[in-house]
Amino acid sequence: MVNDHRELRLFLHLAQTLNFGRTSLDCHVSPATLTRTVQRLEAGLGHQLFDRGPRGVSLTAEGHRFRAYAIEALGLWRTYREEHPDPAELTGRLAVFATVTACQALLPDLLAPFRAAHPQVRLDLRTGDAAAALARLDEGEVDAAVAGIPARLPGPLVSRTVAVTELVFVTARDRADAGLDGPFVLPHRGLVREAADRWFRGRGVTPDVAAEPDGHEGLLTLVALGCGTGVVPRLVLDNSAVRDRLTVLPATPPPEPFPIGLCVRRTDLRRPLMSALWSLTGP
Amino acid sequence: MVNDHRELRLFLHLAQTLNFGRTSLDCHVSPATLTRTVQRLEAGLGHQLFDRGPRGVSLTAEGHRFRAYAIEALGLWRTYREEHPDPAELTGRLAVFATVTACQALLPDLLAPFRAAHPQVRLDLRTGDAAAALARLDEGEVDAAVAGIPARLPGPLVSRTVAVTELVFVTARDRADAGLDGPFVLPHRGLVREAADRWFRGRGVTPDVAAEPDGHEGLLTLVALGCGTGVVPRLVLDNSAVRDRLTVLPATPPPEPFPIGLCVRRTDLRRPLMSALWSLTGP
DNA sequence: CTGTGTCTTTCATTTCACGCAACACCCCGC
DNA sequence: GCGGGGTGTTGCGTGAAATGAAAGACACAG
Repeated sequence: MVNDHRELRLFLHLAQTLNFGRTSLDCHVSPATLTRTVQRLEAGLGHQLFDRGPRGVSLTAEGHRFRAYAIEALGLWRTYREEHPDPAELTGRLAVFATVTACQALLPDLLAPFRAAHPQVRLDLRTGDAAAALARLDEGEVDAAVAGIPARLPGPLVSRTVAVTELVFVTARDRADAGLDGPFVLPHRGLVREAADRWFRGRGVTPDVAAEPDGHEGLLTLVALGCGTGVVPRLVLDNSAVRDRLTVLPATPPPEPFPIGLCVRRTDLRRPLMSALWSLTGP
Repeated sequence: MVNDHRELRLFLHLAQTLNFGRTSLDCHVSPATLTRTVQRLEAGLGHQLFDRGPRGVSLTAEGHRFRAYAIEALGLWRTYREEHPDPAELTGRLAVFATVTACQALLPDLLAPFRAAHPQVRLDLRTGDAAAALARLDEGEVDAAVAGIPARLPGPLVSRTVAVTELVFVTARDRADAGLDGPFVLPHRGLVREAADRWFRGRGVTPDVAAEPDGHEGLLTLVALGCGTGVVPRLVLDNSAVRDRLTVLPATPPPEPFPIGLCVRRTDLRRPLMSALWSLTGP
């Protein structure tokens, strides 16, 4: 039932973009799947739908006719569904994991459209260490996570960047003259630590690490106490309760920007609720 | 694509018969599949479509509305397909196996509607021993077989009875007074032999077997030569070249009727051509 | 309480769709 | 000519989904 309409949707999107890669990205399917979906359609119909030229893709005559059919069929379906919606699609429960900072700084704006569209959905918000986000997601404890996303995700997860913040060096206001030599307070592990390590390595120095706390918030507390210079995403600094006692140290080159993403299990994108979350938090 | 329409077709058929068993038989799916297809539909829509009472099944209000949608959607699809038929569905090649007798007596009438509907399809007709029919089918040498069908088919095959003939005892006209005691000419193996054996066992006698030829036609020749009393489907007798020299001996109780079926591989029923053959040879 | 006609569930099997990765192809700039 | 980025496609292993056979639940009749 629904499956068939997914094929039609893919076809229609492709008929508009005339670009396999683009449709593949927009519709969250691998290029292979898209190719074979179209091949299945063409085989089932017994007609070529697209001309694949080296200059790109174009609709064949049959493709145009089938497009008309697909639009009509999908419209019929949409009409039916509007009049007889699935009551289950508008309710349910969604568990979202976010770091404390993401909670404060990003979630309100990020989730507002979804919240407005589906007010009956109960949102469970879990917070914790950024490093735990993906594990919680993978284990099925939560349905979505907002956190720094590593370049290589575990297989079954997909993510989309929802914000980019820079990494900044920060120290206690009364130690601002210490510069970038003094002892450092670095996260024990995680993406920020890796970025910091890369930055030091790029300058050919080995930092003097004075402390390695677990979370960004705790890190800032140590920095405010004068334990050393810290590295955090600016977003964390801006939302810190101790930001008045801290100051940013300019660094050249500046550390790499730090992307924060919304991450979900790929298979969940088929669930209507998750699909809605994904598209309503998108661009 | 096509899959979805199969679901709609099943639903519409069931909405008309209001009987799972009947629809299951007519549409060549197991009851389990039908049940779950409907369950899938209902789950996908989020609405009950049928009320299952002990007294039978009835459409719910949602069921009626969905039925209207299904009819419309299927009509849209049929219209599209009529205007843009799959050229591959009308051509191709079909290998049919049949016993000599089935060829002569049944195939013309059986295949006429199919032939009329798909004149471009090339029909390859293979003949041979009835016992070989299922083997040829299973090995993929032929696409369909017309022959006596055992009660238990090999897993991947399905059959439908297309004719029923009685088994008759037959002897040479000039030995008609020999009765049912004389020596017998029985097929060496196969369904007729099994039925004959059961008949003898039911009467508690052990037949005096004078010959065990391989095919029914050869058997009749031996009988005509006076070698003994034979057992054959009446259909074979009626189409025999030597029938003028033979006579039927009444037997009580008469041997069990002998069903002749059209048999195909189950998976082939999805191929449009085979599906057409199946439905056009049906009731 | 067995038999009969329903529809559903359990289970093992097969089939199918998917993503990943490798591939083929083309065009472009040097 | 020859890498390099950008197309779309194919080989392959895996995991989910659909299937049929058979057993099960349930109501009802004799």
